[in-house]
Formats: sequence, C-alpha cells, structure tokens
Amino acid sequence: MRHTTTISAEDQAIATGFERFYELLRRLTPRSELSLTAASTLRRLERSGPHRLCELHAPEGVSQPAMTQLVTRLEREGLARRGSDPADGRAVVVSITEAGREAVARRREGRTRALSALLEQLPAADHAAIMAALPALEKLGDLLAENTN
Amino acid sequence: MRHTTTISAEDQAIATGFERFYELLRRLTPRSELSLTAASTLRRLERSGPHRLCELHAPEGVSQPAMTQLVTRLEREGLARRGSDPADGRAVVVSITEAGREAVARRREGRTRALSALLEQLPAADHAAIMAALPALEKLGDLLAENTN
DNA sequence: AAAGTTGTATAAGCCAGTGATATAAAAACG
DNA sequence: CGTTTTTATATCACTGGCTTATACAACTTT
Repeated sequence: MRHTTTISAEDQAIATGFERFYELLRRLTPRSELSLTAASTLRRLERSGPHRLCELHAPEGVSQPAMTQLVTRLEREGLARRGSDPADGRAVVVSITEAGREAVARRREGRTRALSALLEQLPAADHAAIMAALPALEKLGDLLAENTN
Repeated sequence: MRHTTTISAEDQAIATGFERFYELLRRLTPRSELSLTAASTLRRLERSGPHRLCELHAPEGVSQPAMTQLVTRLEREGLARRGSDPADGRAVVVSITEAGREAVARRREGRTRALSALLEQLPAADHAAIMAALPALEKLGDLLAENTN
C-alpha cells in the first residue's frame, strides 16, 4: 500500500463536477448582508436551536476568537442573542432572533430564486436526475458532519 | 402575473439540498494557500486561457481594484503572470504559470481526496445517483455561465 | 483550598475586499 | 487633426473577518 490512497476515476469525475458546481453555488449566493460563516452559523442556530459558543466554532471551521467576534457582530446587528447558562457561569448560549430567521430566509429565497430561474431552463430529464441525487447529497453531508463533528 | 415569480416545491427542495451541499463543499475545501476568488480565477485561466484583467473581475464577482490586487498577489507568488496586449497599450493580459497549474492541481487533489473518503462510505445506489446527476449539474453550470458571462 | 481545566474575551496583526480617485491609452467627434 | 470622452488599470484609505497569543473567570479535581 502506497502512502497515497487510490482515487477512482469515478471519484475524480465527481470531484471535478463538484468543483464546477461549487462555483456555481458561490455565484448564486448573494454577496450581501451575511458572510459565509455568519450565514452558516445562523442556519445552524435555526436548524438545531441555541448552542454554546464553544460548540459553534469547531463545526464552522473557525477559531474560537473568530466565533466570539462573529457572535458579537451578529448580536450588534440583532440577528443573534447571547444568553447565559444558569448551570454554568462560564458558558455563553447563542440563539437566533426573529430578525436572524428573516435574514436567513431572505438569503435562502434569493438563492432559490436564482436557482429556480436556471432550473426551468434545464431539460426535464436533467431536472429529474438532480432531484434523484438530492438524498445522496444529503447523506454525504451527514457523513461529513459525523466525521468532523 | 405577480411581481414575484412562483417557485415550485421541487425547486425549494433542490435549493435547500444545495444549500446544505454548498456548506459540505466549503468544508471539504482546504483553507490553505488560495482564497476562493484566487482559486476560481486560476481555474478560469487554466480552463480558458489568458484573459485581460477587465474580463476577469466581473465573472468572479469582485470589483476591478480587487482583481488588480489579486493578480498582483498571484504574480508575487508566481502563480500568474502579467503580459501586455500589443494592440492595446492599456490592457493587461493575465495568464497562469506552471506553478499556478500545480497549485490548482494540489487544491483539486486535496478536495478530491477528502471527497473520495466520504464517497466510499456511501451506499452504491447513492454513489450512482450522484454520478447520474453530474451531467445535469454540469449543464446547470453552463447555463449560469451563459446568463452572466 | 490549591491546582488544573474549560469557556469566553481581548489584543495585535494579516489578508482580501470595498469605494473614490488618479492616470494613461484608445476612441469619438467637431 | 486636436480636444473631449471613454476605457483599462492602478493606487489609496478603509473595513471585515480571520489568525495566534494571551488574559481571566468559572467550574472541576484532588
């Protein structure tokens, strides 16, 4: 066994396709309002409720000070809120505000609208192929989440 | 016809799936070496040859000064090169260097490797579904490229 | 109670973006 | 033609969002 694991041609093809696709998504994403990490963090708070600060920075892939600063900015803009844990005086519990939910929704809608405009130009078969792949993509996301927590 | 176009439930589902997927890709992408825009610009130069500076900033979604600075950085790191257009004294023609190609390759490989590790944990059916959707994703990318040039 | 550990914040610095503006070359025009 | 306007790039001053190193307070352990 060599130092480098083998990569199948299929995986190569998938990676290349995804690379292309990643840039598509990047360009579909409105530049404005929220940074990538800010948006991702807000979505996390929306999806799975309040979290302590220390639970946020690792999954978002940033340092702890970065998360402190991000939360400070989000709080200043009214999109998130700092609370405290009665059982642990050190902890800061971050939760999303109503305005935060709205910001997430706006961003999601902007992207959805742009994507929708593209999708309707796509042949039905391709549309269907994408639909069919969604659960697999979802699983892929879950796998990554497991691996890195 | 209303001001807002209708968005089908399918498109909603696709957008939500893609949102999730976007973050997956973001986390698969090594943080190091190249910024998102730098990587994307280098890939563009690799894919479709030298470009004038003014042709680069719009498709990459950054301002012209940002592109000037990016090219300056890329040049300083030896990944790209400024040339001139004999027919137009104002123009700066940017092209990728050998080192630039290598950097792109390294980045691609890093991502591919991470992705590959995930993909092999995925049931064969899901793997196949993703393969089947790749051409459709490709077309989606082409459509966006047409729309925004 | 002292020592160690954990959770958050602060500080200093870097990188990559912005808008406003400068400058030089090309194009348009009377 | 020469003058004006437009186009292509660069520079400047500034901001946001990240980094590492470090401080400090609150829990845990012994």
